[in-house]
Amino acid sequence: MARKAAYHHGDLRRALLDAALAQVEDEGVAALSLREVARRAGVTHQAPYHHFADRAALLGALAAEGFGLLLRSMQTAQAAVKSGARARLVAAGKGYIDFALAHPGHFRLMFRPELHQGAQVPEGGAAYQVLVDSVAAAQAAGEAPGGPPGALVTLCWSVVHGFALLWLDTQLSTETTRKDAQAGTLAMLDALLAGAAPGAGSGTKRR
Amino acid sequence: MARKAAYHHGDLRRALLDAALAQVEDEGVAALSLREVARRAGVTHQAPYHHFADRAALLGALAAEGFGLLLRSMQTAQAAVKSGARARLVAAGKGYIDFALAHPGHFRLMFRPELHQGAQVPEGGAAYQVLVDSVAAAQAAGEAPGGPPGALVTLCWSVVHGFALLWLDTQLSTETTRKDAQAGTLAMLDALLAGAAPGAGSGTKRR
DNA sequence: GCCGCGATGTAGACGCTGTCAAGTTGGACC
DNA sequence: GGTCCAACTTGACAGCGTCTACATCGCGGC
Repeated sequence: MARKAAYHHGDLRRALLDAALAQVEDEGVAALSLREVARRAGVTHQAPYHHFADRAALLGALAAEGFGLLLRSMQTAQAAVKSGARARLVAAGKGYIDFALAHPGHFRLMFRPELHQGAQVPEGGAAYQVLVDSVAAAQAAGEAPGGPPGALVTLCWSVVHGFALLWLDTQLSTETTRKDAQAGTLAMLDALLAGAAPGAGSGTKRR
Repeated sequence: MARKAAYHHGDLRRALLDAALAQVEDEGVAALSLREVARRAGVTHQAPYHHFADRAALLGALAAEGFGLLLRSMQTAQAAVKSGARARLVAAGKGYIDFALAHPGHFRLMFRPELHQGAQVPEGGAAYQVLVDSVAAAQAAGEAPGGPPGALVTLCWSVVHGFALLWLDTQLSTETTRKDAQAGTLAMLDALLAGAAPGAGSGTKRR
């Protein structure tokens, strides 16, 4: 509920977050300064300190919102899939990568804990839980290999997280288009999970 | 060749790189300032500018050295394995993760291109080539699944890159020890590659 | 042998940053 | 209508990267 603000400015906290996010997305988090954010919001350089303890607190709030968006992106991608348990797992990964590539600055910020000293984010846990549940469901359905679920969760997370950052931070880009690379990687992951699954299970897509 | 320096200071360029690396490792790259580096090296705040055009150039040189170390770590890990082609591929991944977890600040810096504007690094290409060759060898030996080699390369790279960064940047750490998590993830990767391989191939380790 | 000159390092300044301290404004409530 | 406190402003400080100008060291040509 909150119902704060609407004093002088209207909702400065929101305006600051929006301005900061815009700056993070087009200049990168390293180039973000509180004074520039304040300037964009049309207030003095000290006004932000009435809403955020310091720079890290603002970035922490931004990161928290990011995890909410990440969770929704994963859920949206999963909702588009009805078929199998493994397909839903792969779809969650697609949602993860979609978000990361659509909001590079935001995504990178979220995984830079030194910038927002340990801002705890429940949505982060929720997004992780989506992954854990999807892996468990795929294993239960015999559509993914057995073995320790934790290791499989970590591997799937590593694949999508690593792919997103490699695409954003390296010259990987030169090879193909983004959509092709993403689809190719996810199809390979699907095939590996299918191939090593206890049940037979044909790969969902094979060309 | 080279044989520069040894004028006033001895080898200030080397000293600056060492000081910067030390600071990156214990404070993080965000906390690195040229002035502090100069202070550690015992020179004035302007001296570094005779060896590096600006902050980005120093970080670029540091990143370049990092890729050399990464390459060596991968080669060392591979050299310890004689057996199969897939085992050598997994070993390269182990070397990758080993380096990342042993030198977190250095590793993160290497994959933050906005900090060292496009400093081109041949060692980076060489490390990538090790991966490409290992994947090709494993496929040729029938110890890894077929399909487009590019997709498999990207997936393997994503796994180790993603794992390293997740381990460093999230609270993943709470679950198990580093060695266990790393070994578990690599074993799972090995099993997936084995399970989906055209040839039979039993997983190297299964418990 | 010495001398000039470029490579190396110093000194000071500028505008930028994050943050601390103190003053001002204006809506909400009694 | 008066009071209070959150929201915001103003001003200051140290530290940062980088620019310009100056000092010093030692090698190569005469």
